[in-house]
Amino acid sequence: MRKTRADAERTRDQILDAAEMTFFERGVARSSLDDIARAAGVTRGAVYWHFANKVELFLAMQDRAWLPQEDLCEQLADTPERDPLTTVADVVCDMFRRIATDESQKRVLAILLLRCEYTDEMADALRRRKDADCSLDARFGALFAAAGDRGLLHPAFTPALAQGAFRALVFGVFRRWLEAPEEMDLTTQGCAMVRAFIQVLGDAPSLKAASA
Amino acid sequence: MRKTRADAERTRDQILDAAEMTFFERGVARSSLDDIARAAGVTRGAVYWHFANKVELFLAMQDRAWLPQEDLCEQLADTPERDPLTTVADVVCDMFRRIATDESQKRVLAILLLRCEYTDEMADALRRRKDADCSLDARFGALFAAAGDRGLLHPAFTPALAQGAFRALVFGVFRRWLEAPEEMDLTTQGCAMVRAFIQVLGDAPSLKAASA
DNA sequence: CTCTTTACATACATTCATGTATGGATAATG
DNA sequence: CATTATCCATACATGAATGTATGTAAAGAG
Repeated sequence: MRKTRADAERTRDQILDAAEMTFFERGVARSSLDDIARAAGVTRGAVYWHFANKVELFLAMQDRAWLPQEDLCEQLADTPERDPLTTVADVVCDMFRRIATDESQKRVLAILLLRCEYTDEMADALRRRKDADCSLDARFGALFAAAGDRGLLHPAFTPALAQGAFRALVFGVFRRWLEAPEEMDLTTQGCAMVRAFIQVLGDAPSLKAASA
Repeated sequence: MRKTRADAERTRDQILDAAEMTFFERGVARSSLDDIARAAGVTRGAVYWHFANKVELFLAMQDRAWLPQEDLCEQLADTPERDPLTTVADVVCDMFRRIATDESQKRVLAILLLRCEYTDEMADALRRRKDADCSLDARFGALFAAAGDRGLLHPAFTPALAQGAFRALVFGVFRRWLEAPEEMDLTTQGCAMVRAFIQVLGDAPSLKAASA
């Protein structure tokens, strides 16, 4: 039983993996550190050596995964000067595809959205999500505003309304897939919904019949 | 200290009220029965008299409130033979309005969606939600299918796609409001998003330009 | 007016999870 | 090679939550 520091890093990762699985299966609150340690093949001593407590373990697990919001922000950072609406749809569908093929990220997001109660202790975890949401809203806001300026939006939608509805749609689709992956495929049906919505958003009748 | 059976019913309701508040504030998992009893002004003895354990208390709390899905189903049961899309929008917006004005129901739904981890113990609670979802899907499915048959749907959407997107949008809007009620008003902005979406859904260019 | 049942409060036993303290074996360091 | 720091297992102490058992005062039934 000799542990080089590379070994230590590996057990740390094993603990994080075990936390992912255990949180996903039993929920965060009902997962004891002993459950996680056992799943990782170690004892609570190892867990307490690497992490101060369950909350810090949870945060480390969250930090190891990419939040989709951060992912989207990065994608939107270097986007060419194309049609803003198509850009938005492409980026979201691309993210859907990446998440659907990454089991680990899927588990983490399922934990964050379905297996975890956000109380005062979890304030840090929640704040990170909110921050990511906020900066994402800024990027999306700019794109929808650009679409509005160029007259690309259906008159039923102001830019703000379109952004809010789009955000709700994307979240709803994603959450539904997390809840029942067997009933809905994210990359086909999910992307189809997103693209169809973007299409009708840009299908501005005002361009054809100006003031009927 | 004399308790008539009407008094007993009242303390039972007080316990349920206290459970609502406590679950909402601290989350279900972190709420002990002693917390709830204290909040209700009784002891754990009273709680254990009326409810077998925390899960049963939770289920009783859930049963006392109307799930929005059941609410919607009831509304859709006796709807006239109008435009199906407008009917759908009206019913959803009406539900939004009712929930926004009912603090208790808002709390319960926030618990169900944000403050509760669905593990194996909570299978009953989850099943009830799923059942309600299912029968709601059937009703919505019929309406969207009718809209499709009458050529009222934008060609970008099949009936099934429209239904899925609409469901995701409504859920996303609702969830966003629950998470940040101060950033978004359900009855104004939420209804606006729903109505705008329904409007562009029905804005079928195929009727004007048949085969351009 | 008895007697039983209701509707709790109180007290107790037990389990479970946590946090910490300690020990030990090896790796890293000089 | 001696020393120290790392990495983890084991053991212990504590508190919190649960479930149950018991006590009890009043209500309801006859």
